[in-house]
Amino acid sequence: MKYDFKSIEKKWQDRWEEKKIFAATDDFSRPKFYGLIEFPYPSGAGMHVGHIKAYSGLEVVTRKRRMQGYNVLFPIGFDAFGLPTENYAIKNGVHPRTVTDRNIRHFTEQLKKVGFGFDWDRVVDTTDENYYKWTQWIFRKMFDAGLVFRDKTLVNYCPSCKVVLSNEDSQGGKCDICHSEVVQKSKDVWYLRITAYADKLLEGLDGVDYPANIRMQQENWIGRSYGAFVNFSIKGSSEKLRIYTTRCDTLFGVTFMVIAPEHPLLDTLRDRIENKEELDAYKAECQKKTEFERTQLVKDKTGVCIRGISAINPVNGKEIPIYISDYVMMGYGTGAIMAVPAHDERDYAFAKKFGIDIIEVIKGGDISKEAYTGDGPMVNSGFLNVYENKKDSIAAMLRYLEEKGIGEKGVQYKMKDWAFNRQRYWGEPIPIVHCPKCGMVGVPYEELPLKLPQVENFEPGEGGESPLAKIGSFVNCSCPKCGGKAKRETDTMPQWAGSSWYYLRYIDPKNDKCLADEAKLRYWLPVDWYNGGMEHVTRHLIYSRFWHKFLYDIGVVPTSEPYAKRSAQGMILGANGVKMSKSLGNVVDPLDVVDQYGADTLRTYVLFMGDYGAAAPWNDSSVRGCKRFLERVADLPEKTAGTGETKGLVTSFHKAVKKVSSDIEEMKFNTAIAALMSLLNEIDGHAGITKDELSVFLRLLCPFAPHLCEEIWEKEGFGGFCSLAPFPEYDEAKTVDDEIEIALQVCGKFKGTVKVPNGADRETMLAAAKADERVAALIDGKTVVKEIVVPGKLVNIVVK
RNA sequence: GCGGGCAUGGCGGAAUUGGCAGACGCAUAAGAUUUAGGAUCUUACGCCGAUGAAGGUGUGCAGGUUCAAGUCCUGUUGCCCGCACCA
Repeated sequence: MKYDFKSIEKKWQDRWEEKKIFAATDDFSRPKFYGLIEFPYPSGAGMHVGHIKAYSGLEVVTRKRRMQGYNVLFPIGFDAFGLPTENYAIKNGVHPRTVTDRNIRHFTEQLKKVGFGFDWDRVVDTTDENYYKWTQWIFRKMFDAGLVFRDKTLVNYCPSCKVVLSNEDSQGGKCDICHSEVVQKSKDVWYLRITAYADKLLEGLDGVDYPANIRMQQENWIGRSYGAFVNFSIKGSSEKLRIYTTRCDTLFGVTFMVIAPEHPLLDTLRDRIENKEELDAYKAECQKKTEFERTQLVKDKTGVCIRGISAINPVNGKEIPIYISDYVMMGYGTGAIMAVPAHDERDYAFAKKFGIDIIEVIKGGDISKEAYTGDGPMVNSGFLNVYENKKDSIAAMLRYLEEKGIGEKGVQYKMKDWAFNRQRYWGEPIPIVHCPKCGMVGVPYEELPLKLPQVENFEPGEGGESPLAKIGSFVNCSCPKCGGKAKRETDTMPQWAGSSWYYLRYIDPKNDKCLADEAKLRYWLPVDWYNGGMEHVTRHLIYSRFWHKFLYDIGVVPTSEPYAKRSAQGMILGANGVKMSKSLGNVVDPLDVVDQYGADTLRTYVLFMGDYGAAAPWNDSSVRGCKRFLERVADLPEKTAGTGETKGLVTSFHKAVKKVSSDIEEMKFNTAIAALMSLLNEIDGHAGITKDELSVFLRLLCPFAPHLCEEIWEKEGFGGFCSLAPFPEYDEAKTVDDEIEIALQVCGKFKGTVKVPNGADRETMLAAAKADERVAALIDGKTVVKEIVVPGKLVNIVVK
């Protein structure tokens, strides 16, 4: 058959769409499978080959499930709010709505050309009013639950994008959107209290099937630590200096305290401080430093001693100096630490530099050389001296602190509350009203969606306020509570809002009564398998788990976790082995590949190129190799005759069915395709195959190259859609040959192979081995020390 | 610094979990076919063995366990990713 992929692909894409064969039904009696891929941000650049790989994995899994009779939900949508669209709109003088609609159309067209089996009736668009109505609804529920608050603190601010960023969005001190340097700025912003869910987010990981590295990254990001809070008195003052420590057992070794440059103590005790100017200068210097500079100077500690005040060690009454230094962060713990130079590397470096005493309280190291951070018996520690290890002495100290009322057990998290706002136009308006009398009041549920007003100018204000602030008709409103004059909040929600719950909307995308029908949620949840990128592990994946857990707590969703299983695809690199980028000119446009080789070749190639989870470079020649394979498949009907099984190919087929089935489940698509190639090679070595075997072959290949398989399926008159035909099953008994080849070894060295009947016993195998002339020659005249026989595998004869 | 991962031909990568290393594909070479280019087909293809065979050797490096190690253990080097002064 001539492989005219262009007309074949168009024909089947049209038929699938016409017959809606990929539409999920709400027939709750059938077993369901919900496969989810991370919906794209519809950028103007269109699809990237990375999208193809990201979707092809679950595309194959869901196609297999569909053929296995599951009611499959494999939806697609668009995460369309965000800065790139808005910036494009500003630059080109077009409304972001127009840009978004155009981009979504473009993406849709492209996705359809690849032949993905998405359910196109359930498309969601996060910028649609009927969608963001429910994003705002969830926000309102969180507001009611006390999970939304405003706080004036130091925030991550991107001067280029002119927005406040969350911690997750400024990892490594770089803006996640434009990659420029983030600065710290004091600003009054919205937060979602994600830390209230820190324990639940950690514990929920036990009940889900996530790869170990993803789990670990989330655990580290949440960063729970157990320790103690201790209150130090300030000499001659009623003020206390509260610190957090994980090593309260070393309290007797404290020789100084350090507070962050932004610590409030500097203000409250300002009158008593003798060197205000020096401290102010240091503080100003710290604020000038970028995140990058601060991390570069890890070894070289700086700081200033606060003169005029000192602290009292609550366990021994010793007077100790207080320093300010930027190695203590205001954002973690209490922004103040007790320093134990003998047993902490940072404190040690600081003490050495400033000539502070170093008192050993744990035996085991040499503190004249370096800090000892290991375990050991206590010394110089009063009542703790009787304890031999950390565990016991911490427990004893905690008891002491609580008895004396000078401290208590505590937990800390590295994760911070989610700075939830953008001072920009193209996002969900935050449904809050500021009333001079009532304070912050939520927009009533029945008034949702709170629509984005039409504006002429999307430019953010220089002072970092949202363009919405300039729209009087939007800002000025009446208070929903008292009816008096009030002003609307003008910040919008960040990029991650809409994507935090989109998988729920797919379940019931047109519902106008609630975010999704309860019975449907019960049937479809949780998502059975979610595939996406590693870059979302500490962003979207953690945010959406948080929202889901909240919705679970208020009874909206029936499961405590959204995703039962998570996997991640590896990146496709440029042909030169580095990340694809426009500036390097190594970008591959997937639609060019579709044009030149066809969608089936593209789909097969992205899965064949290597381990699905690993990065691999693009290779044009290998793409042609996949095309060649499909061309040979197209010729298969010419070699087909009769029915039943072909002698000599029976086990090959059963083995292939087994291999392809299990490989798909393990996302080992490369070896699944290799198995089909091998099978085809074997078929070509034979005179031909039967129609029954062709049917098996097509159904195995169909999830990978569905257009070609449908075409042959139809031509051969198998009836119906290949995509809906039952996935082949294998007979375990037929996956083994009657006669098997075993390895022969002498003294562990491979000498050759010999054929024995399958299931041959030890004696038969040994006899066969000894009958082999190479083996016979080598053992002749020697003493046999040992004979090892592994059934079905090998015979090893050890001689002396 | 901490945490996780990886290391196999010229290249991408396989290896039933301790049992014939290099499946499958690419590239390359020779031959066939073709007016030519391309396409296709056949054969070869880890390295050493000056050629062929016999043989030897081989999974970053050094040891070890075992009849048998890419796989397990100890040490070591290099690379990648994540977090990073987290008290």
